Amino acid sequence: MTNLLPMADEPAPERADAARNRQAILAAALELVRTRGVDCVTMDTVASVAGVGKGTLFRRFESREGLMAAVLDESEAEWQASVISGPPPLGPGAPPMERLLAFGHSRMRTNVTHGALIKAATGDSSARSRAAASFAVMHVRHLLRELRVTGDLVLLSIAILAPLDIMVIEQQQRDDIPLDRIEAGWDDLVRRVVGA
Amino acid sequence: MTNLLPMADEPAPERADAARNRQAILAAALELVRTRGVDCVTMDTVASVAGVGKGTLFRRFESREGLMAAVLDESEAEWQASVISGPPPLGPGAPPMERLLAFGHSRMRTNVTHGALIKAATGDSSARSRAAASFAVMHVRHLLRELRVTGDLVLLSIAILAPLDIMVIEQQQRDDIPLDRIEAGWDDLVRRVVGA
DNA sequence: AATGAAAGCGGACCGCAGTCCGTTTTGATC
DNA sequence: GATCAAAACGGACTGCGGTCCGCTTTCATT
Repeated sequence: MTNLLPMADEPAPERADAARNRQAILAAALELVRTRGVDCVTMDTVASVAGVGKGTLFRRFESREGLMAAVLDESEAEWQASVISGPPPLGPGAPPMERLLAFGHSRMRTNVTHGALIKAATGDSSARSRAAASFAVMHVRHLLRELRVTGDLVLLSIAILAPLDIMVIEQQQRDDIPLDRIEAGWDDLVRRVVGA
Repeated sequence: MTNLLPMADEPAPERADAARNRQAILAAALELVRTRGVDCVTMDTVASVAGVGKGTLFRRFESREGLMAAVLDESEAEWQASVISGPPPLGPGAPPMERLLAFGHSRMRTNVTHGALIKAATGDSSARSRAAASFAVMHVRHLLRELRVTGDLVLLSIAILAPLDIMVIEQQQRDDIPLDRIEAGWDDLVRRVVGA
Protein backbone atom coordinates (compact mmCIF):
# COMPACT_ATOMS: atom_id res chain seq x y z
CA MET A 1 0.00 0.00 0.00
CA THR A 2 1.38 3.30 -0.98
CA ASN A 3 -0.08 6.59 -0.05
CA LEU A 4 -3.73 5.88 0.51
CA LEU A 5 -4.55 9.34 1.75
CA PRO A 6 -2.87 11.85 -0.56
CA MET A 7 -0.25 13.73 1.43
CA ALA A 8 0.04 16.80 -0.74
CA ASP A 9 -1.35 17.82 -4.10
CA GLU A 10 1.34 16.17 -6.16
CA PRO A 11 1.23 17.34 -9.78
CA ALA A 12 -0.31 14.04 -10.85
CA PRO A 13 1.97 11.45 -12.44
CA GLU A 14 1.66 10.78 -16.16
CA ARG A 15 0.49 7.51 -17.57
CA ALA A 16 2.84 5.61 -19.89
CA ASP A 17 0.79 6.09 -23.06
CA ALA A 18 0.28 9.74 -22.23
CA ALA A 19 4.01 10.37 -21.95
CA ARG A 20 4.69 8.46 -25.16
CA ASN A 21 2.13 10.52 -27.04
CA ARG A 22 3.38 13.83 -25.69
CA GLN A 23 6.84 12.97 -27.02
CA ALA A 24 5.48 11.92 -30.41
CA ILE A 25 3.43 15.09 -30.71
CA LEU A 26 6.28 17.35 -29.71
CA ALA A 27 8.66 15.66 -32.13
CA ALA A 28 6.15 15.90 -34.97
CA ALA A 29 5.42 19.55 -34.24
CA LEU A 30 9.10 20.44 -34.04
CA GLU A 31 9.80 18.74 -37.34
CA LEU A 32 6.82 20.30 -39.09
CA VAL A 33 7.63 23.78 -37.82
CA ARG A 34 11.17 23.41 -39.04
CA THR A 35 10.28 22.15 -42.50
CA ARG A 36 7.07 24.04 -43.32
CA GLY A 37 7.22 27.12 -41.17
CA VAL A 38 4.98 27.83 -38.23
CA ASP A 39 2.11 29.35 -40.16
CA CYS A 40 1.62 26.28 -42.33
CA VAL A 41 1.39 23.85 -39.46
CA THR A 42 -2.17 22.84 -38.62
CA MET A 43 -3.25 20.86 -35.61
CA ASP A 44 -4.73 18.16 -37.85
CA THR A 45 -1.42 17.75 -39.61
CA VAL A 46 0.52 17.49 -36.36
CA ALA A 47 -1.98 14.93 -35.10
CA SER A 48 -1.77 12.74 -38.17
CA VAL A 49 2.03 12.95 -38.39
CA ALA A 50 2.33 12.13 -34.72
CA GLY A 51 -0.08 9.25 -35.26
CA VAL A 52 -2.56 10.32 -32.61
CA GLY A 53 -6.07 11.72 -32.56
CA LYS A 54 -6.75 15.42 -32.51
CA GLY A 55 -8.30 15.24 -29.08
CA THR A 56 -5.02 13.98 -27.68
CA LEU A 57 -3.20 17.04 -28.94
CA PHE A 58 -5.56 19.35 -27.19
CA ARG A 59 -5.61 17.40 -23.95
CA ARG A 60 -1.81 17.48 -23.78
CA PHE A 61 -1.20 21.03 -24.94
CA GLU A 62 -4.45 22.86 -24.31
CA SER A 63 -4.39 24.80 -27.58
CA ARG A 64 -2.39 25.49 -30.69
CA GLU A 65 -0.77 28.31 -28.77
CA GLY A 66 0.21 25.93 -26.02
CA LEU A 67 1.74 23.46 -28.44
CA MET A 68 3.77 26.18 -30.11
CA ALA A 69 4.88 27.37 -26.70
CA ALA A 70 6.15 23.88 -25.96
CA VAL A 71 8.05 23.84 -29.26
CA LEU A 72 9.48 27.26 -28.55
CA ASP A 73 10.60 26.28 -25.07
CA GLU A 74 13.03 23.86 -26.66
CA SER A 75 15.23 26.78 -27.74
CA GLU A 76 14.11 29.24 -25.11
CA ALA A 77 15.38 27.08 -22.29
CA GLU A 78 18.89 27.00 -23.67
CA TRP A 79 18.83 30.76 -24.17
CA GLN A 80 17.88 31.22 -20.55
CA ALA A 81 20.67 28.86 -19.57
CA SER A 82 23.22 30.92 -21.47
CA VAL A 83 21.98 34.02 -19.66
CA ILE A 84 22.28 32.38 -16.28
CA SER A 85 25.48 30.45 -16.72
CA GLY A 86 26.90 31.03 -20.18
CA PRO A 87 30.02 32.99 -21.13
CA PRO A 88 30.19 36.75 -20.60
CA PRO A 89 29.05 39.31 -21.45
CA LEU A 90 25.63 37.64 -21.63
CA GLY A 91 26.42 35.27 -18.81
CA PRO A 92 27.96 36.17 -15.45
CA GLY A 93 31.46 37.61 -15.27
CA ALA A 94 31.08 40.90 -17.12
CA PRO A 95 30.19 44.23 -15.47
CA PRO A 96 26.44 44.70 -14.98
CA MET A 97 26.04 47.39 -17.61
CA GLU A 98 27.71 45.25 -20.25
CA ARG A 99 25.57 42.33 -19.26
CA LEU A 100 22.43 44.41 -19.45
CA LEU A 101 23.23 45.67 -22.93
CA ALA A 102 24.23 42.20 -24.08
CA PHE A 103 20.99 40.86 -22.67
CA GLY A 104 18.91 43.36 -24.59
CA HIS A 105 20.75 42.76 -27.85
CA SER A 106 20.47 39.02 -27.49
CA ARG A 107 16.80 39.16 -26.64
CA MET A 108 16.12 41.46 -29.55
CA ARG A 109 17.89 39.26 -32.08
CA THR A 110 16.25 36.15 -30.72
CA ASN A 111 12.84 37.78 -30.95
CA VAL A 112 13.47 38.71 -34.56
CA THR A 113 14.77 35.27 -35.47
CA HIS A 114 11.96 33.32 -33.86
CA GLY A 115 9.38 36.00 -34.49
CA ALA A 116 6.77 33.85 -36.18
CA LEU A 117 7.01 31.10 -33.59
CA ILE A 118 6.90 33.50 -30.68
CA LYS A 119 3.82 35.18 -32.06
CA ALA A 120 2.16 31.81 -32.58
CA ALA A 121 2.96 30.89 -29.00
CA THR A 122 1.98 34.19 -27.42
CA GLY A 123 -1.69 34.99 -27.22
CA ASP A 124 -3.81 36.58 -24.55
CA SER A 125 -2.55 35.64 -21.12
CA SER A 126 -0.69 32.56 -22.26
CA ALA A 127 1.05 30.76 -19.46
CA ARG A 128 4.20 30.66 -21.52
CA SER A 129 4.50 34.40 -22.02
CA ARG A 130 3.97 34.94 -18.32
CA ALA A 131 6.88 32.68 -17.48
CA ALA A 132 9.15 34.13 -20.15
CA ALA A 133 8.37 37.69 -19.15
CA SER A 134 8.86 36.83 -15.53
CA PHE A 135 12.34 35.46 -16.17
CA ALA A 136 13.37 38.55 -18.13
CA VAL A 137 12.03 40.94 -15.50
CA MET A 138 13.80 39.03 -12.78
CA HIS A 139 17.11 39.20 -14.58
CA VAL A 140 16.92 42.86 -15.54
CA ARG A 141 15.83 43.80 -12.04
CA HIS A 142 18.85 41.96 -10.67
CA LEU A 143 21.20 43.83 -12.99
CA LEU A 144 19.58 47.18 -12.19
CA ARG A 145 20.10 46.50 -8.51
CA GLU A 146 23.76 45.76 -9.14
CA LEU A 147 23.93 49.05 -10.99
CA ARG A 148 22.67 50.82 -7.87
CA VAL A 149 19.57 52.07 -9.63
CA THR A 150 16.93 53.26 -7.19
CA GLY A 151 13.17 53.28 -7.62
CA ASP A 152 10.53 50.73 -8.53
CA LEU A 153 12.88 48.26 -10.20
CA VAL A 154 10.14 45.90 -11.36
CA LEU A 155 8.38 48.68 -13.21
CA LEU A 156 11.61 50.00 -14.64
CA SER A 157 12.50 46.51 -15.82
CA ILE A 158 9.17 46.15 -17.57
CA ALA A 159 9.65 49.53 -19.20
CA ILE A 160 13.11 48.58 -20.41
CA LEU A 161 11.87 45.27 -21.77
CA ALA A 162 8.76 46.58 -23.50
CA PRO A 163 10.56 48.03 -26.56
CA LEU A 164 12.16 44.63 -27.19
CA ASP A 165 8.78 43.02 -27.83
CA ILE A 166 8.52 41.47 -31.31
CA MET A 167 5.43 43.41 -32.21
CA VAL A 168 7.17 46.66 -31.37
CA ILE A 169 10.32 45.67 -33.22
CA GLU A 170 8.42 44.55 -36.30
CA GLN A 171 6.43 47.76 -36.37
CA GLN A 172 9.70 49.65 -36.59
CA GLN A 173 11.07 47.34 -39.26
CA ARG A 174 7.94 48.01 -41.31
CA ASP A 175 8.83 51.69 -41.04
CA ASP A 176 12.24 50.84 -42.51
CA ILE A 177 14.17 51.43 -39.32
CA PRO A 178 17.21 49.13 -39.44
CA LEU A 179 17.92 46.77 -36.58
CA ASP A 180 21.17 48.48 -35.71
CA ARG A 181 19.41 51.75 -35.16
CA ILE A 182 16.77 50.11 -33.01
CA GLU A 183 19.55 48.57 -30.99
CA ALA A 184 21.35 51.88 -30.57
CA GLY A 185 18.10 53.51 -29.53
CA TRP A 186 17.54 50.88 -26.89
CA ASP A 187 21.06 51.32 -25.56
CA ASP A 188 20.39 55.02 -25.23
CA LEU A 189 17.17 54.32 -23.35
CA VAL A 190 18.95 52.00 -20.93
CA ARG A 191 21.66 54.53 -20.21
CA ARG A 192 19.08 57.21 -19.48
CA VAL A 193 17.16 54.92 -17.15
CA VAL A 194 20.27 53.73 -15.36
CA GLY A 195 21.50 57.28 -15.20
CA ALA A 196 24.98 56.56 -16.46
CA MET B 1 -18.17 64.60 -70.39
CA THR B 2 -16.19 64.61 -67.21
CA ASN B 3 -12.66 63.52 -66.92
CA LEU B 4 -12.18 61.03 -69.70
CA LEU B 5 -8.52 60.48 -69.16
CA PRO B 6 -7.91 60.05 -65.45
CA MET B 7 -5.76 62.95 -64.28
CA ALA B 8 -4.42 61.38 -61.13
CA ASP B 9 -5.01 58.11 -59.35
CA GLU B 10 -8.02 59.29 -57.40
CA PRO B 11 -8.94 56.90 -54.60
CA ALA B 12 -11.84 55.60 -56.65
CA PRO B 13 -15.31 56.97 -55.86
CA GLU B 14 -17.77 54.73 -54.08
CA ARG B 15 -20.96 53.51 -55.60
CA ALA B 16 -24.22 54.45 -53.91
CA ASP B 17 -25.09 50.95 -52.75
CA ALA B 18 -21.57 50.43 -51.51
CA ALA B 19 -21.69 53.54 -49.35
CA ARG B 20 -25.12 52.61 -48.02
CA ASN B 21 -23.94 49.15 -47.05
CA ARG B 22 -20.77 50.40 -45.39
CA GLN B 23 -22.91 52.62 -43.17
CA ALA B 24 -25.34 49.81 -42.35
CA ILE B 25 -22.51 47.45 -41.49
CA LEU B 26 -20.70 49.96 -39.33
CA ALA B 27 -23.91 50.84 -37.46
CA ALA B 28 -24.72 47.18 -36.89
CA ALA B 29 -21.22 46.38 -35.70
CA LEU B 30 -21.13 49.35 -33.34
CA GLU B 31 -24.46 48.39 -31.83
CA LEU B 32 -23.51 44.72 -31.46
CA VAL B 33 -20.17 45.50 -29.90
CA ARG B 34 -21.86 47.79 -27.42
CA THR B 35 -24.56 45.35 -26.43
CA ARG B 36 -22.84 41.97 -26.58
CA GLY B 37 -19.19 42.77 -26.11
CA VAL B 38 -16.55 42.45 -28.81
CA ASP B 39 -15.76 38.80 -28.28
CA CYS B 40 -19.33 37.68 -28.91
CA VAL B 41 -19.71 39.49 -32.20
CA THR B 42 -19.34 37.24 -35.21
CA MET B 43 -19.10 38.34 -38.80
CA ASP B 44 -22.21 36.32 -39.68
CA THR B 45 -24.18 38.14 -37.02
CA VAL B 46 -23.03 41.55 -38.16
CA ALA B 47 -23.92 40.63 -41.73
CA SER B 48 -27.41 39.46 -40.91
CA VAL B 49 -28.14 42.40 -38.61
CA ALA B 50 -26.87 44.82 -41.23
CA GLY B 51 -28.99 43.01 -43.79
CA VAL B 52 -26.16 42.28 -46.20
CA GLY B 53 -24.28 39.20 -47.33
CA LYS B 54 -21.12 38.07 -45.65
CA GLY B 55 -19.06 38.73 -48.76
CA THR B 56 -20.01 42.39 -48.59
CA LEU B 57 -18.59 42.69 -45.09
CA PHE B 58 -15.26 41.35 -46.18
CA ARG B 59 -15.08 43.39 -49.34
CA ARG B 60 -15.71 46.60 -47.37
CA PHE B 61 -13.56 45.88 -44.33
CA GLU B 62 -11.07 43.25 -45.43
CA SER B 63 -11.28 41.20 -42.24
CA ARG B 64 -12.84 41.01 -38.82
CA GLU B 65 -9.84 42.92 -37.58
CA GLY B 66 -10.48 45.65 -40.13
CA LEU B 67 -14.11 45.95 -39.16
CA MET B 68 -13.23 46.24 -35.49
CA ALA B 69 -10.64 48.84 -36.37
CA ALA B 70 -13.34 50.86 -38.10
CA VAL B 71 -15.54 50.58 -35.04
CA LEU B 72 -12.68 51.59 -32.78
CA ASP B 73 -11.83 54.60 -34.91
CA GLU B 74 -15.17 56.09 -33.96
CA SER B 75 -13.85 56.79 -30.45
CA GLU B 76 -10.17 56.95 -31.32
CA ALA B 77 -10.68 59.91 -33.62
CA GLU B 78 -12.24 61.99 -30.89
CA TRP B 79 -9.45 61.06 -28.51
CA GLN B 80 -6.90 62.25 -31.03
CA ALA B 81 -8.90 65.43 -31.45
CA SER B 82 -8.78 66.11 -27.72
CA VAL B 83 -5.03 65.63 -27.79
CA ILE B 84 -4.58 68.03 -30.67
CA SER B 85 -7.07 70.70 -29.74
CA GLY B 86 -8.78 69.79 -26.47
CA PRO B 87 -8.36 71.49 -23.09
CA PRO B 88 -5.03 71.30 -21.23
CA PRO B 89 -3.16 69.52 -19.87
CA LEU B 90 -3.91 66.90 -22.53
CA GLY B 91 -4.47 69.49 -25.20
CA PRO B 92 -2.25 72.48 -25.98
CA GLY B 93 -1.72 75.18 -23.39
CA ALA B 94 0.03 73.31 -20.59
CA PRO B 95 3.82 72.99 -20.25
CA PRO B 96 5.26 70.12 -22.33
CA MET B 97 6.10 67.90 -19.39
CA GLU B 98 2.59 68.13 -18.02
CA ARG B 99 1.20 67.43 -21.44
CA LEU B 100 3.45 64.42 -21.85
CA LEU B 101 2.41 62.92 -18.53
CA ALA B 102 -1.25 63.66 -19.21
CA PHE B 103 -0.87 62.03 -22.61
CA GLY B 104 0.54 58.85 -21.12
CA HIS B 105 -2.11 58.62 -18.42
CA SER B 106 -4.90 59.22 -20.89
CA ARG B 107 -3.53 56.68 -23.34
CA MET B 108 -3.10 54.12 -20.61
CA ARG B 109 -6.63 54.51 -19.27
CA THR B 110 -8.06 54.44 -22.77
CA ASN B 111 -6.16 51.27 -23.56
CA VAL B 112 -7.49 49.60 -20.44
CA THR B 113 -11.06 50.72 -21.09
CA HIS B 114 -11.17 49.66 -24.71
CA GLY B 115 -8.78 46.76 -24.23
CA ALA B 116 -10.92 44.06 -25.77
CA LEU B 117 -11.80 46.14 -28.81
CA ILE B 118 -8.24 47.28 -29.34
CA LYS B 119 -6.99 43.72 -29.21
CA ALA B 120 -9.67 42.64 -31.67
CA ALA B 121 -8.62 45.44 -34.00
CA THR B 122 -4.88 44.97 -33.67
CA GLY B 123 -3.34 41.98 -35.33
CA ASP B 124 -0.15 41.48 -37.26
CA SER B 125 0.68 44.58 -39.23
CA SER B 126 -2.84 45.96 -39.24
CA ALA B 127 -3.15 49.24 -41.08
CA ARG B 128 -5.01 50.68 -38.12
CA SER B 129 -2.30 50.03 -35.56
CA ARG B 130 0.27 51.57 -37.87
CA ALA B 131 -1.74 54.78 -38.07
CA ALA B 132 -2.49 54.90 -34.36
CA ALA B 133 1.11 54.24 -33.41
CA SER B 134 2.28 56.80 -35.90
CA PHE B 135 0.09 59.49 -34.39
CA ALA B 136 1.31 58.75 -30.88
CA VAL B 137 4.96 58.73 -31.90
CA MET B 138 4.52 62.01 -33.74
CA HIS B 139 2.98 63.65 -30.72
CA VAL B 140 5.48 62.38 -28.17
CA ARG B 141 8.36 63.29 -30.43
CA HIS B 142 6.98 66.80 -30.68
CA LEU B 143 6.74 67.12 -26.89
CA LEU B 144 10.23 65.72 -26.40
CA ARG B 145 11.57 68.30 -28.81
CA GLU B 146 9.86 71.06 -26.84
CA LEU B 147 11.49 69.62 -23.74
CA ARG B 148 14.89 70.05 -25.39
CA VAL B 149 15.59 66.35 -25.28
CA THR B 150 18.45 65.37 -27.57
CA GLY B 151 19.04 62.08 -29.32
CA ASP B 152 17.02 59.83 -31.61
CA LEU B 153 13.62 61.21 -30.68
CA VAL B 154 11.66 58.72 -32.75
CA LEU B 155 13.28 55.79 -31.00
CA LEU B 156 12.89 57.41 -27.60
CA SER B 157 9.23 58.04 -28.33
CA ILE B 158 8.69 54.42 -29.25
CA ALA B 159 10.47 53.35 -26.08
CA ILE B 160 8.31 55.63 -23.98
CA LEU B 161 5.13 54.41 -25.64
CA ALA B 162 5.90 50.69 -25.51
CA PRO B 163 5.05 50.20 -21.83
CA LEU B 164 1.61 51.70 -22.43
CA ASP B 165 0.65 48.86 -24.76
CA ILE B 166 -2.44 46.95 -23.60
CA MET B 167 -0.69 43.62 -23.62
CA VAL B 168 2.04 44.99 -21.38
CA ILE B 169 -0.43 46.68 -19.07
CA GLU B 170 -2.61 43.59 -18.80
CA GLN B 171 0.39 41.41 -18.04
CA GLN B 172 1.11 43.65 -15.06
CA GLN B 173 -2.49 43.64 -13.95
CA ARG B 174 -2.42 39.85 -13.98
CA ASP B 175 0.54 40.12 -11.60
CA ASP B 176 -1.67 42.20 -9.32
CA ILE B 177 0.12 45.46 -9.95
CA PRO B 178 -2.45 48.22 -9.51
CA LEU B 179 -2.99 50.78 -12.24
CA ASP B 180 -1.80 53.65 -10.07
CA ARG B 181 1.54 51.98 -9.52
CA ILE B 182 1.90 51.31 -13.24
CA GLU B 183 1.18 54.94 -13.87
CA ALA B 184 3.72 56.12 -11.29
CA GLY B 185 6.31 53.79 -12.79
CA TRP B 186 5.70 55.23 -16.21
CA ASP B 187 6.04 58.78 -14.90
CA ASP B 188 9.36 57.80 -13.40
CA LEU B 189 10.49 56.35 -16.72
CA VAL B 190 9.55 59.53 -18.57
CA ARG B 191 11.41 61.73 -16.11
CA ARG B 192 14.53 59.61 -16.50
CA VAL B 193 14.34 59.73 -20.27
CA VAL B 194 13.69 63.44 -20.37
CA GLY B 195 16.40 63.95 -17.81
CA ALA B 196 14.37 66.22 -15.53
C1' DA C 1 -3.93 -13.56 -13.38
C1' DA C 2 -8.28 -11.25 -12.65
C1' DT C 3 -10.59 -6.89 -11.82
C1' DG C 4 -12.40 -2.42 -12.06
C1' DA C 5 -12.27 2.41 -12.08
C1' DA C 6 -9.78 6.34 -13.51
C1' DA C 7 -7.11 8.23 -17.11
C1' DG C 8 -6.48 8.51 -21.76
C1' DC C 9 -7.85 8.13 -26.59
C1' DG C 10 -9.70 9.50 -31.26
C1' DG C 11 -12.46 11.19 -34.69
C1' DA C 12 -17.04 13.00 -35.69
C1' DC C 13 -18.81 17.34 -34.96
C1' DC C 14 -19.37 22.56 -34.24
C1' DG C 15 -18.65 27.59 -34.93
C1' DC C 16 -16.36 31.01 -37.16
C1' DA C 17 -13.21 33.63 -40.38
C1' DG C 18 -12.43 34.11 -44.90
C1' DT C 19 -13.02 32.85 -50.19
C1' DC C 20 -15.39 32.11 -54.65
C1' DC C 21 -18.24 32.87 -58.30
C1' DG C 22 -22.73 33.21 -60.66
C1' DT C 23 -26.19 36.97 -60.35
C1' DT C 24 -27.70 41.79 -59.68
C1' DT C 25 -27.14 46.80 -59.39
C1' DT C 26 -25.28 51.04 -60.82
C1' DG C 27 -24.46 54.91 -63.59
C1' DA C 28 -21.88 56.77 -67.58
C1' DT C 29 -22.84 57.05 -72.50
C1' DC C 30 -25.61 57.49 -76.44
C1' DG D 1 -35.03 55.43 -72.00
C1' DA D 2 -31.92 51.73 -73.81
C1' DT D 3 -27.38 49.72 -73.43
C1' DC D 4 -23.54 47.63 -71.25
C1' DA D 5 -19.27 47.03 -68.74
C1' DA D 6 -17.62 47.59 -64.30
C1' DA D 7 -18.59 47.31 -59.68
C1' DA D 8 -20.93 45.25 -56.00
C1' DC D 9 -23.65 41.62 -54.00
C1' DG D 10 -24.68 37.32 -51.27
C1' DG D 11 -24.61 32.90 -49.72
C1' DA D 12 -22.74 28.32 -50.43
C1' DC D 13 -18.31 26.48 -49.47
C1' DT D 14 -13.61 25.60 -47.37
C1' DG D 15 -10.23 25.08 -43.70
C1' DC D 16 -8.97 25.32 -39.14
C1' DG D 17 -9.17 25.58 -34.09
C1' DG D 18 -11.47 23.55 -30.50
C1' DT D 19 -15.06 20.37 -28.10
C1' DC D 20 -17.53 16.11 -26.96
C1' DC D 21 -18.35 11.58 -25.74
C1' DG D 22 -18.46 6.56 -26.34
C1' DC D 23 -14.61 3.28 -26.43
C1' DT D 24 -9.87 1.54 -24.95
C1' DT D 25 -5.74 1.32 -22.14
C1' DT D 26 -3.35 1.41 -17.94
C1' DC D 27 -2.14 -0.04 -13.48
C1' DA D 28 -2.96 -0.42 -8.36
C1' DT D 29 -5.05 -3.84 -5.81
C1' DT D 30 -6.20 -8.50 -4.62
